[in-house]
Amino acid sequence: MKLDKISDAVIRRLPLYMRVLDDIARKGSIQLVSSYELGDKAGVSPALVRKDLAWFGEFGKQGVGYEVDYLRMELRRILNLDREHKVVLVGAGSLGTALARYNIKRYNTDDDFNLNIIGLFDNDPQKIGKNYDGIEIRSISEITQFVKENKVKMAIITVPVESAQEVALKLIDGGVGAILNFAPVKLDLPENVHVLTADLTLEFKRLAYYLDDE
Amino acid sequence: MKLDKISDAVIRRLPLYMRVLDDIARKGSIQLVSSYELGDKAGVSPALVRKDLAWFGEFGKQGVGYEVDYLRMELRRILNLDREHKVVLVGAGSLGTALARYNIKRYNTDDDFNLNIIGLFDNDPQKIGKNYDGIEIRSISEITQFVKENKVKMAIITVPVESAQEVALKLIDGGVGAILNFAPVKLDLPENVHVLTADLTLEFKRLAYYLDDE
DNA sequence: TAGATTGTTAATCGATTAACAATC
DNA sequence: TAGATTGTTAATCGATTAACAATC
Repeated sequence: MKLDKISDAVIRRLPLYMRVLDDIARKGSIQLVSSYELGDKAGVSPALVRKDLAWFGEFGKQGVGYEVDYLRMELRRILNLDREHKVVLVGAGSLGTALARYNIKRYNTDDDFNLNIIGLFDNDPQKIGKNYDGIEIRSISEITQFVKENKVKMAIITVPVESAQEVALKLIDGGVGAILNFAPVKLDLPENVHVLTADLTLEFKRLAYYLDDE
Repeated sequence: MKLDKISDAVIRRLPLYMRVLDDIARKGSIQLVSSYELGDKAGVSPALVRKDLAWFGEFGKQGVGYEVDYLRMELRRILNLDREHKVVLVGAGSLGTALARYNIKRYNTDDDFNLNIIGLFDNDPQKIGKNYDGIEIRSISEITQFVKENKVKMAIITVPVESAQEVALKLIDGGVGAILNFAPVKLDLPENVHVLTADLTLEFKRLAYYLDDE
């Protein structure tokens, strides 16, 4: 199905559509949704909704709209959410552990996305060997092997800036293909690795721009 | 200076340039940087670097490049980073407190950005009145007044999905103009309010897409 | 059937890149 | 001066929107 390379802009919107569909499904009753309603709730124009979906197939019925449950299932499949994703988290500081607890656990209660943190890593000898919510904290030196053995493809980095690049290389060495990086540094990695920067400093600086004339 | 409306795409890159300039400045020695080097380190083409900067003035010298310290100062001014920004954080759960501690405090050690969390808010009676890192946790019912009195313009929301919209409206009522929202929901707010969604579920779902053929 | 809405093509809009005269 | 690099204009590229025939 992925014959043409589909642009990042399109992929970025698919989870947005999923969120809207999930909301509708949760509310029950409504089984059909038009590109107008879907677009409105996702903050996207109806034409763009249709165009985005059309990249992957014909999911709607002319004159009728899209069947909510069917479209959800198709999007789940397209985004690979219909299988488990094993994740390791590197940097068991307060942010890392908060993410491990608050976010990930939470996501799994929605059973629409099976994200599973199977490893925690840190360099602090005081933390290594300890348990966190049932997951053992391991030394960063073991990452590559662990990731390789467990076929982990996703990782979250919450280590300090200085070690982020090094950690990323170890992860990739073990086969990781997607990284969510919280360290405020641009990681220099091979093109086939997908890095997503969650650098909150950048976001705040950007927001500050818009506050001038108030 | 903000005569033309400058596009979001441009603004998004400015903090990236700042980060590179900060790095260079920290390393000392080098006082000049070309659009080639700056672009390379920021992951942007040289032509685009020059075009972005040209929106705001003529900061470079032909045949020479840009003076690092001068450009930093100009960008700081453009992004309004040359003054204090008061922030409130709503939702004193593990993610909220981790952000308060790990991120924000940390940013302020770089003295290039004066982000100051002056208020924490939660609805849990057990938490209200307690101190966190010297900041009192207050009831969400007091937000609007607090924000108004202290002229707070920025806020971080880490409350559960159900209350995010309501909290956002209270903040705006008090004069907040920029919100960093961690709740996985699209906030429906006036156009003049700048909302930045840090919905990690969306990001993970997006990343999952790229993991299929491995 | 009549009304509604899809999927898709063509038109538009905006952002990035290429190119180069100006000039340090 | 000769070499380098800016600021800027024109060309290109890509993404979004408008429009509409197809059809449920």
